[in-house]
Amino acid sequence: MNIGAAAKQSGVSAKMIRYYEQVGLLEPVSRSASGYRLYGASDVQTLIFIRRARELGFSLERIQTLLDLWRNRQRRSEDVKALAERYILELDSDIARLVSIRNELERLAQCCGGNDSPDCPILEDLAQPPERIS
Amino acid sequence: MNIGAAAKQSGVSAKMIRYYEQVGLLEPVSRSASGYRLYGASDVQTLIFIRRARELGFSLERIQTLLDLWRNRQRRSEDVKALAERYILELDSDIARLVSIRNELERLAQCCGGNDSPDCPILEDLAQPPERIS
DNA sequence: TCTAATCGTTCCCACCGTGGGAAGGTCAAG
DNA sequence: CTTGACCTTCCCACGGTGGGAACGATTAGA
Repeated sequence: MNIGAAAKQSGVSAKMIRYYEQVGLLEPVSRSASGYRLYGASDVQTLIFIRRARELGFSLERIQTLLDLWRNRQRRSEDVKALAERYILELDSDIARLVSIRNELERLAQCCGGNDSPDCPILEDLAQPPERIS
Repeated sequence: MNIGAAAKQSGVSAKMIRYYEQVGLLEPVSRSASGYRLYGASDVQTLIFIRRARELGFSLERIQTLLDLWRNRQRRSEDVKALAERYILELDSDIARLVSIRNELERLAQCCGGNDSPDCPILEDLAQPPERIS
C-alpha cells in the first residue's frame, strides 16, 4: 500500500507520516522499485496508535516511549500508567493556568462598561506593572 | 536608556524587544550614534503592557489590536471588551478540551492495574481506531 | 592609557507540529 | 501517448522564545 492509502486508512496525513519517519518515530518502511514507500497493515496500526495519542495531546517524544512500551511484551503496565499520570498532572496545571487567566479576564470584562466611552479597566489593568497581580 | 535597561525595567527580554520591533509590534525606536536602540519611559510602559497581555495569553496579533486601542483616545471600551470576550470563549473551549482529555486519561489510568503485568488498557485504547470515542 | 568586561548589534539555528508548494519522477486509464 | 493522480525530495511558513557566533561600543579598573 502506498503512502496515500496508508494516510487515508490511518487518518494521518502523508506529510505527517513522512515527518514521523524523519524524526525517528517510525522506522523507515520498505520502498518500491521506484522509491515509493510501501506500508502494511501493522504500519497502519502504528499510525492509528500515534494519531490517537496525538489527539490526547501526547508529545511525539512521549509517543515514542508509548510505542516502545506498546511493542515491548515485557512491559509493566505500571510504566504506562506512570507516564499517563505524569501527563495528567501537567494537564491539571495547564488547565489551572488557563482557568485562572480566564477568570482574571472575566473579572476585568465585567468591570468594563462596554460602551462608546474610551474608559476601559481592561486596558488600564494591562498598563499596570504585573506586581499588582502576582 | 539602552535595551538592557529597558528589558530590566519592563521584564521583557532584550531578545524579545528586538523581535517585537521586527514583527512590527513596536515602532522602531531612535538610535544612538553607534546604533544602540534608545528607549524612553513610554516605551517601557508599552513593553509592560505587552508583557502583561502576554501573561494573559493574548497572541501578538491581538496585542497589536489592544495596543492600537490603548493608544487611540477615540476608542470605544466596547471594542476592547468584545476582544476580551472573544478570547474568553476561546479559553473556555481550550479548557473544555483539556478537561475532556484529562478525564479520558484519568478513566484509562484507573482501569490500568499499574503493576508488573504487561496488560494495559491505556495501550489497548490507543491502538483502537478513534471512531470508538468520537 | 591600555585592557578586560560588559553591553550592544546583526545574523543564523533550534524547538514543536503542521501545512503549503515547487520541481520532478511514476503509474494507470483513456 | 497523453493526461491526471500519485509519489519523491526540498524549502518555507507559522508563533514565540532562547542560544550563540562574530563583531563593534562603552566603561571601569589597573
